Amino acid sequence: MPKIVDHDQRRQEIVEVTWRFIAREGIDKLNLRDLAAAAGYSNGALKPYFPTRDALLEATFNFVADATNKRVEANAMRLRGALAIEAFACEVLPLDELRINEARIAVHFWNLALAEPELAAANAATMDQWRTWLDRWLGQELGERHAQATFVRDSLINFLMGAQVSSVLDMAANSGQSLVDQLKYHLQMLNRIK
Amino acid sequence: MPKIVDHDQRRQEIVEVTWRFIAREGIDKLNLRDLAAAAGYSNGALKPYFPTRDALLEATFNFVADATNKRVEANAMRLRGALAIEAFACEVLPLDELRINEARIAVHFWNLALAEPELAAANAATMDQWRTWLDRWLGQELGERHAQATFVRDSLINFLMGAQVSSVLDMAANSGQSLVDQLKYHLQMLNRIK
DNA sequence: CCGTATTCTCTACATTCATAGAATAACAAT
DNA sequence: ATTGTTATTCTATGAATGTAGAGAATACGG
Repeated sequence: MPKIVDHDQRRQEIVEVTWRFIAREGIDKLNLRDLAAAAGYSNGALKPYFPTRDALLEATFNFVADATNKRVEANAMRLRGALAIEAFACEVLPLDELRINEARIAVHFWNLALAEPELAAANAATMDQWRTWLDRWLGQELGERHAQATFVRDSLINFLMGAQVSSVLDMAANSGQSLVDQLKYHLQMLNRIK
Repeated sequence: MPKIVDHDQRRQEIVEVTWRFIAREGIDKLNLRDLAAAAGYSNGALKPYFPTRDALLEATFNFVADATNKRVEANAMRLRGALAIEAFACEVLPLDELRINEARIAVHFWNLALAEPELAAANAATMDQWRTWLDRWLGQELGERHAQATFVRDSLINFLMGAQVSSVLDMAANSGQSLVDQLKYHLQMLNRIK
């Protein structure tokens, strides 16, 4: 009997190599030959695991989104109110090398999503998730049905998305410390509208 | 003597066709043949005006940035304080078809800038401009050297950038009205920290 | 040590596309 | 009209790259 490979695990490995590659080089530089080489294989070896380039990209984006979500679930779900919001935002904000790379991938992803409705839908689903979480935590903090809860929620999300972009494009002007300060300002404003 | 073409004007025309093309189809779909056709020319005709595809893209991005800047200068520069900030933000926020298209281009641009330091530098220069403007207006509104002016400024910029992304990727959840409400919330917070 | 199922390598093919450059057309001045 | 210069078209070339698939390599049960 032949060499046996755990296909799911192999797929996982490939996806991890892919996301690192994209974070480092960008999607435009990603071709299947170089990627296979980076994963330690040769030209056609990835095809059995991902039939097309697009399938691989989609899996990679899902992987990154999942990683963020899992961190949120691990660190924010057990908290309430403003503390939960802070923990959530800290998992999303690009404060360390890992999350900066995730932000880079996110920007690439948004660009692709402009042309592919399926990717845009995947993104919209994540945003829905975020809104649901924030609604709960803002409800705990401000009381249910606070008049401004919706604006606060959406502007916080927009702030987080903008931070992903600016931290990656204009790193000098957007240190982690600066982002944390901005987040604190947002949270402080929460107290003022209570 | 031969047919005379105003090269600058021709370049301008080409850039305008290009930005409309990108807004409609996305950068990935943009190839020089189709673009030339859209501009009413045939295959190689654009080369004398823009030697390479990249040169054309760069000119197009500069054109869009200039357009926004000019609107800001026309509408916000004669105002002061919070009113100026509001006018500025309204020129940047994707509130109508034109600005939604500009947001689309911005997302494409950010994606490219991840791989090309020159484009990132161009973006950083615009962000510097924005910061300078906001510093002035925030100074007028909050008084010079207000302790939180920096956070407010940067978080406002991040909000504006995030709004560009979310309005284009998740249009259903980010109507113009919603964005205006979020902006008003930001401005209202300005009053509270005075 | 052999046979077989699976994995992987490697070459090849098809397509897309930017770019070059020769050929042609358009035009103004003489 | 003729001519010379510029503008534009059109075909060709070469590079990059996704994808396919034959065959080699591999690992494992007998």
